[in-house]
Amino acid sequence: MTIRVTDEEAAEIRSLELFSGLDDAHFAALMRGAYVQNFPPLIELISEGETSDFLHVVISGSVELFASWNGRETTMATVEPVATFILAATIRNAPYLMSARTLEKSRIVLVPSEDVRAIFDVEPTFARAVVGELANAYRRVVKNTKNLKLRTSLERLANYFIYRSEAAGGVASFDLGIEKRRLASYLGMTPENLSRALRQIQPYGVEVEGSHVTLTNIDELRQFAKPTHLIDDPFG
Amino acid sequence: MTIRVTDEEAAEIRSLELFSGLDDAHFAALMRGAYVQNFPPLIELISEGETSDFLHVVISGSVELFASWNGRETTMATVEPVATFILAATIRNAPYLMSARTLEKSRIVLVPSEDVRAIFDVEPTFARAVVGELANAYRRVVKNTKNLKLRTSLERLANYFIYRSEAAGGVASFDLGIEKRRLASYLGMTPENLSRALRQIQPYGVEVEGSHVTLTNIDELRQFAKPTHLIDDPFG
DNA sequence: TTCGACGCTTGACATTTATCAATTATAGGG
DNA sequence: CCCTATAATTGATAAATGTCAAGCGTCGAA
Repeated sequence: MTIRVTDEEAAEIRSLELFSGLDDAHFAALMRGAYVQNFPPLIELISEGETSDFLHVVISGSVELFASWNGRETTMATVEPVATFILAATIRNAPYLMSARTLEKSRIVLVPSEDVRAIFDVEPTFARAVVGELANAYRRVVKNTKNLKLRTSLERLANYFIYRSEAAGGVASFDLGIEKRRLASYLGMTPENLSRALRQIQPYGVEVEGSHVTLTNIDELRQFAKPTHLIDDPFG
Repeated sequence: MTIRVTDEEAAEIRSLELFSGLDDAHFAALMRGAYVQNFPPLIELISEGETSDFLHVVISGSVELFASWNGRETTMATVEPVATFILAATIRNAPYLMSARTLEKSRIVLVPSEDVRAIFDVEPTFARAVVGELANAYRRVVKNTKNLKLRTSLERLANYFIYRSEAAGGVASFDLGIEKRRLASYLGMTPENLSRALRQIQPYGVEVEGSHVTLTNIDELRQFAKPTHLIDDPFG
């Protein structure tokens, strides 16, 4: 069941930095070939190793990027609206390095990779926007690597909580918004160890009740976590 | 002691995919502002957190990219001639996420970041080349993350040896060409553990004598390492 | 040639992390 | 509202990895 992109959705997509500089004609051309699809939860949208047919844009819901090897699996990232994923594979016309599945009921726009590459070739503004997007994506992964190699799992967890608190506007209390087993995988640990880490971190003023987190002593937590924008700022 | 870029060096730089599509005038403009410098071993060229003043091109020697946090340090990559590094920071005009130091006597070309950004803004061909380069860099880091999260240190070592063997043309014998402690750090382990891993891996037909490696049973090693181009191919 | 610095290796031990098994909580479908 | 599937937790144990200390080897400078 595939349908066309509505004007409202097109406007949302257009608001992305990636597309905002594109002139009307080219943007319309992109949207003409694109279509929207609603997916139920836990549908695998793409599988690593496949070649890139579509650039994906998450309009609502959320999508998990994950990777597998030798029977093991790990969460690489979660994509929230409104954002694109697998841009690099689309541009390079290379096989996906990650798989993607919906986490909840999600609305996804599929833009044919060919169209993206075609406009990329003739429209310098778009090419520059793609550079910005890729440079950001690259820097985010580098930070992730530093996080994994330089910190213990407890330190990663502490910094994750600080990040979440700041991302929500500096609040002391927030909902996880992600299953703990997926958070564990994202942070590079097992669910069992996340459970134990949640207790180990209590002395630093972290209270977890179900999926709700309250930071009662952010100063102490920061002192332990030692966050730095060279690792923990997803932009910058 | 800084000097201008020789014609020969300019030709080498030009042969990089990143610059090959650039027209003569713009390339000449880039080289006019650039200069070459010879560095002794173990000189820190850039430090993470600094803002990006130059795009660096390694002409000879080799450069280690590394990152630090809280007194710990890890090797992120080594750059061999002829290649650029810190392109993403240059383009984004953002602080370096990694530090860089020469590993041996090295010849480095420094291209002012401003010049790179200026040409990037007016020259679509160059913008597209930058996209290709960044997409590659991004995919390489994603593979590295998969390597770290999905494999044990012994598996990473095994795959590293297979990669090195293939990169040298499918040979069974090669020199490490990197200090073991740096290899250990790159692979995400301590030097002590690398020493032990080198013995653990012997049953799979790996003989290490000093810095020389001989693979006597590549089939068996591959069976253990389970390499895949979705992790181990630095391109593709 | 000798000396000293430093990288590498080894052993003993500590810590971190994973695995396995069992139990408890939780959320969605009938 | 209950039932059931599945997530989360907990304890016991194992495996992987790191730390510390000592000794060995190698290479370059005096």
